[in-house]
Amino acid sequence: MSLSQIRYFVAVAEEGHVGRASRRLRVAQPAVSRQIRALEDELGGPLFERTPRGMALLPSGRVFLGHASAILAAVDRAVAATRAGREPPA
Amino acid sequence: MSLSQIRYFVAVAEEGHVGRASRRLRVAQPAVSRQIRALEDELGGPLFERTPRGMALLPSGRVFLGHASAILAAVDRAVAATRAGREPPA
DNA sequence: TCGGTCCAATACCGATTCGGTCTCGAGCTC
DNA sequence: GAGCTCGAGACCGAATCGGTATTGGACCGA
Repeated sequence: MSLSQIRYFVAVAEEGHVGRASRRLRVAQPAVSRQIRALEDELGGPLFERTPRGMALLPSGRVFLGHASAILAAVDRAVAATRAGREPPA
Repeated sequence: MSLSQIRYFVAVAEEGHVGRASRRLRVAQPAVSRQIRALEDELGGPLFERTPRGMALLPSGRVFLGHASAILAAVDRAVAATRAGREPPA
């Protein structure tokens, strides 16, 4: 599992489409598709239901989404706090 | 920044030595050294003081360590919670 | 029912990243 | 000064990642 995979997952969950998420992320669609699949493999099962209209979150996907957002927020805080200790905010 | 870098950082911080951490992580010493350096570059400055005896945490390193541990714990919780929704614990 | 349209998934390939081995340079100890 | 310990750099092969091109399935309108 990587932070990129988590970011991709959150984008897909929010957009509801791999293609739309890939545009937001400025990455090609197959790259996002692959990482989502790898994430699902690592977690032992699907997080989305594939529909002709896009990707719908499954219950396990909803569970993971909450944690994923928390992780990304924690990373942002970690960077900001560490940098702040070195470069006092103005 | 990657989760591996965060794991490497925590190991080095706990062990106080790149070499010791690399043995615990089962990877070669230069690999850990490189990732720590890349992490420091990304965060805009050093996290450790290099001493002849090993690596000593700088103040910014101490700040980051707290966040890093929290991130890794959050990842573990995310995996456990997502898996738990699929395979009820016995 | 047949084209057109979306959608994600796959095949294939080149580029980037990552880790391993070997080696060096600095600093301490006796 | 010899030997030891430590992290860092050079170099190389392996694995990962992303991009392009393409496929296959499902829906829609004519």
